[in-house]
Formats: sequence, structure tokens, C-alpha cells
Amino acid sequence: MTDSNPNIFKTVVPERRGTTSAEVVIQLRGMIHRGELRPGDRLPPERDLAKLLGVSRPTLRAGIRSLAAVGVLQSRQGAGTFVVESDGPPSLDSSPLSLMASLHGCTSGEMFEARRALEMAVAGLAAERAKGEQMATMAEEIAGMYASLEDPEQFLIHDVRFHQAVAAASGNRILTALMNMVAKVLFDIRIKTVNRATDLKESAEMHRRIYRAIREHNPEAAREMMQDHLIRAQRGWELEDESDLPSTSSDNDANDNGASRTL
Amino acid sequence: MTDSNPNIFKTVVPERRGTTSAEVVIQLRGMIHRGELRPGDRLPPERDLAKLLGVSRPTLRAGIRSLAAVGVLQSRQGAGTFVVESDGPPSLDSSPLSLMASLHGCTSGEMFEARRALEMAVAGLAAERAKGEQMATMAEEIAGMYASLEDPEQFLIHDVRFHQAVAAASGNRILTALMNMVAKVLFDIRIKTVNRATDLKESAEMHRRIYRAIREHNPEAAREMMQDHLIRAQRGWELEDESDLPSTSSDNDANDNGASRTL
DNA sequence: ATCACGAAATGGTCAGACCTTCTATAAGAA
DNA sequence: TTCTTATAGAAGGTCTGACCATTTCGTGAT
Repeated sequence: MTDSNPNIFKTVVPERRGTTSAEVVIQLRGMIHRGELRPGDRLPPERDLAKLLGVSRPTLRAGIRSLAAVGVLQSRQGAGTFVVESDGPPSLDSSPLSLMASLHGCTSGEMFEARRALEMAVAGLAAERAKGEQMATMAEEIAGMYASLEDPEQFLIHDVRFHQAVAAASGNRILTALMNMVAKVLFDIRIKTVNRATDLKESAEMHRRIYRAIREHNPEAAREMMQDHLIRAQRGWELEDESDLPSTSSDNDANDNGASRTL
Repeated sequence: MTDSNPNIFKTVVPERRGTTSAEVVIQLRGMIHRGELRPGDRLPPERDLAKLLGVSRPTLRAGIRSLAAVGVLQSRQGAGTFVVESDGPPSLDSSPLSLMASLHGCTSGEMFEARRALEMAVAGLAAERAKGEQMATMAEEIAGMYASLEDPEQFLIHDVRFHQAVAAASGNRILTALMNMVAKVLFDIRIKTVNRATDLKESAEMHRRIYRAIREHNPEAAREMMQDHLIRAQRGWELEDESDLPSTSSDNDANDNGASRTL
């Protein structure tokens, strides 16, 4: 029985700062921050919880939905509502970032640059702190890359896992989550293009150079290798589709990046 | 009349991949990505939009609420539902990050480190790209700091605005948004503690050093100055409350940061 | 012409019902 | 006895309809 103790929820709506559903969100969020709701916990059924909190079921559902939208709760029809289980690295939903980029007309160049900044920071930290087991994981993924030089799809899997291994070795879950969020947005764009096989062998060797820098606990080198790798990856991606841009856009003067495709 | 053309919404639910409300989210999100919904636009009334999309009003409301939770839409009772207007820098809601940190037991040290990485990256870019007007804004905020050495509250305002000015000068709105998100989480924690006046004069001078490095287009120096500044700020914050930690926690071995207070 | 009032518009909440999906328990077969 | 299958309950998803709270804007009085 993983259900939380129902008496925790006795805190009915005391005052109304804003709307009632906003109050529900505040209540639930507070329970999580206070540790009364832990990952994997199942919330009481909506009908019961609504009574406990003193609100109607639609209002409670509105609050639950708000927290589900940001990836904190997860409702499964017929099963219940759960606090999201965190197996693996912590993660943030990428859709808010993606939507924000669309609303502001951000360019893919800015997104690439953000990823570069995060990955460089993470690589530097990993070079300072990586433990033996984490080193081994990275090395294994690189071996997997070399073994998949003829299979771009498989290569990509090892590529992604290597970067996650580096992030894990950094020991900073906040940066890891941010990095994955940005990477996910770029991945969702990239997946639309045909996966034209770029030079996988060169890519594998760049990854190996990153690994060696981390292995030798050389943060500066790790950052530099990571930067080289990502700049080259970006360039390769930009060359893949030069058929969409009708003319050179010139409304944004703050970026000297190559790609100015609006997201 | 800022209402969007209603015929855009004629795209009723064609197929059901998941739940109906999820389909609504997909529809609305697609309109934003495609630029059919622009910042500041008002959506049709819920009752009308529900008919247009072929769903009931509660279902539509569920979808709207999901997008409102991630800061894309905003509903005002009596007025309508609007696509969030983006005056000023693009921003992301910080509560998902805050909740994620709580769920995973992340430490404030990790959060500080993430901020440091982002601010350093931003400072480096600002040093490469800052234009004259942006330089002027930074300089003004520094002047404001020196003018508020006796008024910690006012000083803090200029402090925050200086960092935002640097971010704006970086020309990367993605990094700016991420930086602000992390900074907001830290600010919400810090606001709970008494704002014991640390050495404001020294702080102002560190900001001035950051500014000078940016002014001279010296990215390395800008990064280094920013790092110094933030490390010192973190240290000062940690010294402010040493009365809460009962004993030295030792369950997380991946961080050699000072503060290991769980968020 | 200006200001105050009120009606219409619009999102927020509630109630109750029904459907869809999942889970767990119990019955039946190997 | 053990494994498989069927069934009933539980839980979230959706719908209809109504009413409340707030905002907006037009109309009327001053």
C-alpha cells in the first residue's frame, strides 16, 4: 500500500488568495515541497480527495491537470493519479521551452548555442568529478558508437546515451535536466529531417576525445572538445536542409550564428 | 479586434491518439508553432471554441489549463483567454524546476552551480556581442548600486536588473530564459531569510569588474569575474543561516559544493 | 462631454451522470 | 497446487446543464 496517509490532506482550503483551483495547486505543491508526497506515491481517488480538500471534483481535476502539465503528477485512467516516479535522471518537460521559442521567434541557432553552453559546463564538471564507474559507462557507449558505424540509428542511441552519461558524471542534476530539455527540443526538430549519415567515424572520434579529456580530469580540454563536437554537429545539421530558407532573414541582429531558422 | 480568425479553429478532432483533452492541447500547440496564434491574441470564448473543436467545454478547459500551467496561455475571468504577451525577456515558469528539485532532493549547491554555469556562459556571450545601448544599461544599474549602498532592498533591484541586462546583451533568449528560471528558484529561497546586509560595496565593485570585462569585449575575463561574484554571493548566503542544519548530511557524494541543503 | 450605472459577455465552479480503462480478486483448468 | 482466465469493482475521462464572479463596454443621466 503505497497510498499516502489521508490525514495529510485534511488541510482544506483555508483562505482564497486567488481562484479555488489555484489554491488546490498551492496545497499539492506545498505537500511535495514538504516531502509529504514522495515520488511514486498515489494520490487518493479524485472523489475522495475532492471531499478532503473541500472542493468539487472538476476544481480538483483542474489543479491536478496543472501539475500534470508540468510533469509532476501523472494520471492513468483506471489506475489513479501518481507523483511522477523518477527512475533515471531528473527531467523537465521540453514543450514549454519549445512553445516559448516559437512565441518569441527564437532561432535554432540560439537553441544550439544554449545546448553548447550547457554541455560545455557539464563536460567541465564531469572532468572534475567523474568516478570510475561513470567513466566505464562513457567508454562503453563510445565502443558502441564504433560498433555501429554502419547503422546510423543505432549510432544515435549511443550518442545520446554518451551525453547523458557525461551529464550524470557531472553530479549536477539541475544542469542535467536543463541540458536534456534543450537537447530534446533540438532532437524533435532534427528528427524531421532524413537522417542522412554524416561522417560517423569522425563523430565517434570526437566523442572519444571528449572522453579522454574527462578521463584525464582536464576540464578545460573537456569543454573545448565538447564545443568542437557540438559546433561541428550543428554545422552538419544546417547543411542537411538548405532548401527551406527562401531568403536571408535580417530582422534579428543580435545573433551572429549561422542558422537563423525560426523555431 | 485582436481575435484570431475563427476559421483557423475549424480543425476539429480528426483522430484520437490519446485522450480527447490531449488532442486539444496538440491542436492549440500546433497553432502556436505554426504562428496562427500570436502573442497577445485572444482565443474565442470557451463555449464557442468548444463547438469549433467538437469537444465539450470541460474537455476544452482541461486543454487550456494544461497550456496555462506552462505559461503559454492566460485566462482572465470576464475578459477571455489570451496567448501570453511577451513584453520584456522571454521567461519560463520556475515552479516545474523547483518541484523537480524537491522531488529528487537536489541541493541548493547544485542550483547555485547551475546558475553559475548559465551566468558565466551569458557573460561570455555578452562580452562578445554587447552593443552600446546595452552597455549603457549595465552601467546605469551599476551606478544605481553605488547609489543604494545604504538601502539593501533598492540595491537588490539594481543587482537583479544588471544581471538581466547582461543576459539581454548576450543575444540568446534561450539561455536568458533558463538563467532567469534558475535565478528565480534561488531568489524564492533567499527571500525567506532576513536580508542581512552583506558587504554591498564589495558587491558593487565586483559587478563593476564584470561590466568592465564586457565593455572591453573580453569573454574570458567576463566569465571569470562572474564566477568570482557568484561564488562569493553563494558563500555569503550560506553563512547567513547556519542554524538550520542539525548535522552534516552525507548521503550525496557527487557534490563537493559547500551547501547541501535539500531544496 | 464626463461619469456612473447596468446589462451582456466570459471564465470559474459546481452537481450528477455515464463511459473507458485498469486492477485485483476469484473461479476454473491444467 | 499452480497458472490462466473471467468478472466485478475502482478510478480517471467526458459530457450536459446550470449558476456564480468578474470584467467589459455601451447607455443614460448629470
